[in-house]
Amino acid sequence: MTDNLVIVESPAKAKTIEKFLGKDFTVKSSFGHIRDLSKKNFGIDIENGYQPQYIISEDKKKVVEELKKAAKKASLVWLASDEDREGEAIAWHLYDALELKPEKVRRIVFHEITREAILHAVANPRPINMELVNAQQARRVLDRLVGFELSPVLWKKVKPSLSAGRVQSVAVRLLVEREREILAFKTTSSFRVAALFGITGKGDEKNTFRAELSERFPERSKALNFLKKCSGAVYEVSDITTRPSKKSPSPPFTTSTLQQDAGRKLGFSVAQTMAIAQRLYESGKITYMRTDSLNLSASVLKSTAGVIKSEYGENYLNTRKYKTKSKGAQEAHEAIRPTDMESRTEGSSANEQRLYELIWKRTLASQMSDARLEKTTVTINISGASEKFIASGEVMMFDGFLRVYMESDDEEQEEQTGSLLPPLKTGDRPGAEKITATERFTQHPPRYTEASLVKKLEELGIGRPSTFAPTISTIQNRGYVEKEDRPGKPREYRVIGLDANGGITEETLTETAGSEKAKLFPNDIGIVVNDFLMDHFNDILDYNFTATVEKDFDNIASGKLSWPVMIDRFYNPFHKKVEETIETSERNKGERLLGADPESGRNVFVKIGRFGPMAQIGDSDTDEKPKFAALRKDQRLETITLEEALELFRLPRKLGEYEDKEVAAGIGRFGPYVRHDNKFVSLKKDDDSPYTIELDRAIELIEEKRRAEREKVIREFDSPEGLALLKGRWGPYISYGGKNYKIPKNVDPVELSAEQCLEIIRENKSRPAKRKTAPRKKQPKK
DNA sequence: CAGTGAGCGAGCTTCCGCTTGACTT
Repeated sequence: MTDNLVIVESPAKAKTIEKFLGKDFTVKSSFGHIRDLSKKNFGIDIENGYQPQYIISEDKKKVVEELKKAAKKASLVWLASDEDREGEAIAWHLYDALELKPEKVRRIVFHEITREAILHAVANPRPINMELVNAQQARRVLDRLVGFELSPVLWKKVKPSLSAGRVQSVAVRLLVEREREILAFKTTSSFRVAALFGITGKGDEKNTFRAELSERFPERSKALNFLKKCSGAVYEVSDITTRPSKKSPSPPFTTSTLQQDAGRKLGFSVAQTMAIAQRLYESGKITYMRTDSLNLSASVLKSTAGVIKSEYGENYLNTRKYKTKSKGAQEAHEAIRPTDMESRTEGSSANEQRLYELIWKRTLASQMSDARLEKTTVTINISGASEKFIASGEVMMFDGFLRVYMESDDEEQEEQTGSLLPPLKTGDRPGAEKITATERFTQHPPRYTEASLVKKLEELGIGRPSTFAPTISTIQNRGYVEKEDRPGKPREYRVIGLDANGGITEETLTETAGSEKAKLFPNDIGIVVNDFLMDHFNDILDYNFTATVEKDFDNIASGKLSWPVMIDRFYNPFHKKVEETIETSERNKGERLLGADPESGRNVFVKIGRFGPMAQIGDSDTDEKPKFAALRKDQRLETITLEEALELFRLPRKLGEYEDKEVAAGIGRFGPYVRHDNKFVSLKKDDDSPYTIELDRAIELIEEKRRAEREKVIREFDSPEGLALLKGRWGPYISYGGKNYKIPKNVDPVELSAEQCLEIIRENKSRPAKRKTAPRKKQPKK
């Protein structure tokens, strides 16, 4: 009898595979990597050929112990981690850390979780590929060296606790450069002319259609001139062309395209998409969600074809194989697809169901026929003018995959394409019922969304499916960038109209322009860090840096290059540059002199202070103490004006006294407030402004808050002092000694005695705080 | 939790890529 232990990376995968392999096989999971570089001394012995110092990660000790035990009992251990660089390294780390005997080990790989694939893998074991493992070690060591040498430079030269790395720093660079492009963008306007034509058909019915002028007019006067020429003109159809066109479906989902489409169609953030996909994966509804592969297994191609044939008919079927084109793809899995195409809906929550449906449709559509269209273009001449009107129509001849799925665009399109045209022939003379020239504006390049940034990174070959979402979170958590909505501003535009009787009208209308939803904006600290890194480490921030080192990793993987040699070539000049920068470069606080304060004549400037971007009046080294004020969230060091900076110093404003204590109004981290007796009351957004609020109104708000505080109290105990039952946002809780404690669900808070409260507090405290990584504090402790 | 903006400088922060977990203040 043989006891076989199979080790895969994911527990959900383990469960599925166990079913295929039968009784002789136990399948366990390593939960990803089990070892990593120690954090002490870089975890790398730089003097000794960059020898890595691996340790078993704290949260993996239990896993490794269990695997060790299981391996001892087994006669054969099958290492079945993914067949890519990281997977090969996991296999080797397992081999090493579990102290397995070579004759007891088999390395197997499969690219899809199907019975055939797994049985085939078991029949074809191979040795661990040490060259591939070495490529991973080089990748790991390089990232550690870059991250752990660069970040401390930032601590010294910009601000403590900042971070830099091969991936995150490029992500920030993309955002900073795009923001500067947008700032530098000069909007211009031009007049777009559209006409509504009418023509009488055979049966005397009146048909109308729209056409657009082939050119735009940069100035109002030219547009007006044109309309005047049109007054009383005759229009004649001079040409009609019809040509066929087709649309093809998108390939099945990878991690990045799923994040993009779920963002556009369902409004999910990339983190949300991944969390929901994870649940679908764990319940066995979809295949693995961190993948860059477009491949679909033979069995799913067959079942998909079956669904298409029975639901839509044979002519909707077009079985296709897709090839990955993204740089650095490693194809360890399939594309993201339903495990069972026969199942139309799955998921235990509304969001899971919506995401599942999206995946199902995309998978199905990828195997369907092209949509066939017929595009008609009609050219209309104008008597007395050389410009031409163009009307275009689109007729769907065969809907094909569009029956189930259409990928959305990032840019919201302004004009609706292809409508239906009435029957027309050359020589027809339609009448113009109305012609309008509308002022339109050029648009700055779009800001990135989370998903479009992921798309860009993937195009550059930077980052992996497993890190896209975490990277997006990291750059936000570090304060480099922020996801925000911006309301947009009213903008006037002009419309000139010509009616059927030749009358010309002109009006000015208002639209909202520049509104943004869930876009990524770089913050000042992100901009300053980026500028600093670009100044001193532009080679690391180069968009091709990753692609270049990936070539080296490939050469290591194919045995043409030794990994310590590669690292050495990189590290020597890099480390020199780091030391040089520490020694010679100026501190970079993004300081900018705005001008002189008209009241005192002292310098007014902005810079990044200990608590973020701020404005300052007066230099620090003069006798008179400088004055400080924090920048508002929507202000940037780069763009703030002297006037705007001076405005900041009008707060906090003293309003007067109440109960012998001062009342003042200001704007803090959480918005506008009134302060009294060291207590803060938030101002209501639309009703009050800290710049204008009066004492009477402030007292009203203070009293209102006091009333609310009183109503919060369910019961106050006399002893011990400070023990109280309070009502909060999440229901009743116990407050004691400045801390809050949760009340167990099955307890009625009104009945609690002081004794019972203290008992609950003791229980709460005895529970260990299990959080592995403390949440980052925005403010340093006082 | 919001107001600050400095030090004789303790001790800390940080990377990317695999995985899932246990919290509801």
